[in-house]
Amino acid sequence: MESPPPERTARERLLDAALHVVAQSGAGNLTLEAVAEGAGVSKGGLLYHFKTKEALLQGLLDRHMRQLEATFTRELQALGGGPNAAVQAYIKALIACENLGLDNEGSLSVVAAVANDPTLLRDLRREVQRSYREVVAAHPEPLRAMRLMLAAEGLVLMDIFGIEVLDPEQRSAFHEDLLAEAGRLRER
Amino acid sequence: MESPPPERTARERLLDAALHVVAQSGAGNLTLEAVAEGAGVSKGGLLYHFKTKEALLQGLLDRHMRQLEATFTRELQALGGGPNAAVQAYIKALIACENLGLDNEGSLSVVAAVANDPTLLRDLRREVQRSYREVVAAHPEPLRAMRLMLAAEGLVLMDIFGIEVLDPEQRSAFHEDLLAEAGRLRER
DNA sequence: GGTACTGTACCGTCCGGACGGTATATTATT
DNA sequence: AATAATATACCGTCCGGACGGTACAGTACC
Repeated sequence: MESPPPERTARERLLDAALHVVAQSGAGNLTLEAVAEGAGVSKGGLLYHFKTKEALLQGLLDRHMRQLEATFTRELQALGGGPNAAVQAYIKALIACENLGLDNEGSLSVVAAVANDPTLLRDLRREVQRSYREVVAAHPEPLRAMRLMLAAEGLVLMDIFGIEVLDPEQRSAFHEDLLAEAGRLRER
Repeated sequence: MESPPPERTARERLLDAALHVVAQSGAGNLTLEAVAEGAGVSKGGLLYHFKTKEALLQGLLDRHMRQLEATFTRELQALGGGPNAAVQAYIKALIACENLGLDNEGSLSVVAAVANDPTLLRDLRREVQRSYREVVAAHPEPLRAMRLMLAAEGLVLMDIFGIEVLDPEQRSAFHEDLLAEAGRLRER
């Protein structure tokens, strides 16, 4: 009796709107009113879904972490496992997360959080460190593997700051190169 | 009656204090009062040096850019020039900038700016893009060179978010590795 | 006495969040 | 089946506090 996929939940729309505001006005100017308006909801409506501003930011981070995690495991499974596959999956997850929305949806959450309350990042920190340890420490060429992962990370983060060191074609070439290089690492 | 070098100017102390606040409370909670107090100065004193908050942020960015630029040219000169030397100098500049103060002085400026008013980054963007183009586009192995530079950048930016994927010894090993790798690139 | 700088007192605005109200949907009771 | 009770989703208003910025009265050295 309802079209399940086309109908985004208000909660989801609010998170999108929040990221939009951050991208447009800066993470420090993230206000509840702006978010509410962007989602076509009143301020009271917003506060129904997220009791406090902190809860909104936490929601942003949670969604980001879930997406990252999901993409990673999906890609890893698709690649069949192995040390190099893990590196590739991690890179793919980063890239995918970045291209989800118009304005670099994923990692903007991190900026929003760090701007308003750095302590919110505790969970994310733990998670990311765990990922790195799992992927890198188990790899026979840890330094080279980490180099590739950090390069992908660097590109994403530069994007967040609007610093485009590569135009679109160069970007995808670079991505391909990263993935190919990850495939060429010594596996044992 | 004054020791010339140990006496930092009030202006300088204010910029330091601003970064300290950002590191501690998040870029969004950067207030003039907090900065003034951190620098041991009254609010009026701060506003004498920086007419507006935007001016303060601009000051932060300017100093960061100057430091980056200075370290880069210094290192480049020390290394004697050449495509690989440029890559190495860039990486060294990034690392040096990061280790200037206790809390990752350099790149925190960027976060502070992007949080309060993203348009402030225009100059920085131009500068960074120019650097990349100069260093990378002129290099016979552009993709690999960029990979190394972005890896360094990624590590720095992760640090800003407090995500430490490497403990101190591993870090310096990683830095050494990056620089060594940059030295091994094909030069023509 | 001028220049460089400090300290205080204050104003207008904006924001987070609390609160009470409303309308619809779901469930329970009889 | 009708009614009552409860839950869900949202709206509009208001307030206290914080923040950026202004004004001005110093102070200290040259």
